[in-house]
Amino acid sequence: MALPPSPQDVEPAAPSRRELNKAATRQAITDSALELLRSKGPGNFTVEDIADAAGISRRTFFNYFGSTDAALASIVHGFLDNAIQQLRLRPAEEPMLESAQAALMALADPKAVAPLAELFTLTQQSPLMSHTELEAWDHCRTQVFTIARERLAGTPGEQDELYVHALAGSIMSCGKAAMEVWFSRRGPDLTPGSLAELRQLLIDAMALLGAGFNTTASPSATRSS
Amino acid sequence: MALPPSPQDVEPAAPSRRELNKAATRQAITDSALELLRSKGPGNFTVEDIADAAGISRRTFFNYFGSTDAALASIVHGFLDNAIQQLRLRPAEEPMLESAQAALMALADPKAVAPLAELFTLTQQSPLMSHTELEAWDHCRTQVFTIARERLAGTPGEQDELYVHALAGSIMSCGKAAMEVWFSRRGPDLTPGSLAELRQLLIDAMALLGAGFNTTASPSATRSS
DNA sequence: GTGCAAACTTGCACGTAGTGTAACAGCGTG
DNA sequence: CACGCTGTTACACTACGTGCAAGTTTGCAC
Repeated sequence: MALPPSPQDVEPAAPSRRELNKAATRQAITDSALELLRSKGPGNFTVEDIADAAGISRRTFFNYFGSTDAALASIVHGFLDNAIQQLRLRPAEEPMLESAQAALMALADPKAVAPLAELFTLTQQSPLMSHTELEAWDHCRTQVFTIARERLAGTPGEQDELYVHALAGSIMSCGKAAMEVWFSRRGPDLTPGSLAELRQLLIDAMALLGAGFNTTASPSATRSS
Repeated sequence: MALPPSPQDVEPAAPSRRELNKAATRQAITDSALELLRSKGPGNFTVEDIADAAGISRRTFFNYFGSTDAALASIVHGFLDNAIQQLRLRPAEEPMLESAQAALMALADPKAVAPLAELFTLTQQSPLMSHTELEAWDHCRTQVFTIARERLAGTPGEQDELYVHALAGSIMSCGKAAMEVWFSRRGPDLTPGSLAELRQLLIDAMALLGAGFNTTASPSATRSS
């Protein structure tokens, strides 16, 4: 491997050297994969290319990821895991839609969306969204489902599975819709104005969902930058 | 191939011999794939197995499908294409949610859901939903998006992309949620009572969406079989 | 029917994906 | 330092997916 001692850290909660090495290798893989995506374009490089660029063997790559797609999708996973984390620390009494909106708002900052935005712009011309990317969103959906089920466990109405499944799926769809619209409008633009528009889109998307898509009475803000 | 003249047909709209042969081969592939899924379980058979069972060469298999997954996902594709077809022949003035509900109701009959139900029961224990299956749902989502956009093209409110994207995604999520709940409750049960429950679930799911998931005022029917 | 062109199937070869295995190197601890 | 544990590496092997150059079937005109 190409990673000597490397004395400087940020996380005070991961002391073990092994943990650090693994994290560093993981990062090196995704970095190399993203770099190759930039330089050669989607589908024009192999696992061996990534392994070479990351300074590891082909076999080791597969100890971390199951495919090139998976390595790139880890960016999406990282973003969505972050969102789940934000969602978990919302108060349980808060309505789900508001929690979701708040959690997403917290992620509308450059540091969080930058990798995602670049990945999207680099892969959007190719066959839509890659397999593994869709899987990442679906995985997040199941997590939202779990959170929603925990929250509604003891509520009066005895909410059934349908409610929770449909709610979780719709929240994901609306969040995804907001990001897609934002990407299609702004591309890789990360200026404050652009991010403000993203936040507004997220608010609007959740509002649409909460209103059952009955916009006949609310022709309000849809663009705000 | 294992398909001589084969004099009997059903479709009077596909005259060409080539078309018939291709359709028959395609069907033979999916049949063989499903049969192998039944007998050997997911992931325990190869493309060559399918090709042998279908009486074609491995190379020809790849002329029809890109992977074993894709061959099996064609079942999902078939179902969803059918749904899109139903959706398209709804009046354009009808609200989208009602159209979606009506289109889905039309598919709650044994002949349409049987293959889907079997596929679900055979693959649900393995890693959730396969890549290609998710892709099929996403492909359907883009079609719903297109239909919704066409409908709302000239409406007063000047609906923007966000509305259409979020709506299409939410409709798909709720339809999928209804089917998932149904499968988890009933498994491969295709009795009239079970199908009635599916229909009720679809109605309920669309109602939830139309009400913005505000069920505080409507503790109405969620199970009806 | 005969001949021809287009469409389809097939076998072959090749590069890549992904996995099992066993030897090897780095880390943590006594 | 030496030992056990964890992670890396090389190697071998099966299966995937595709380009290519045959061979075969179908549609069509004569």
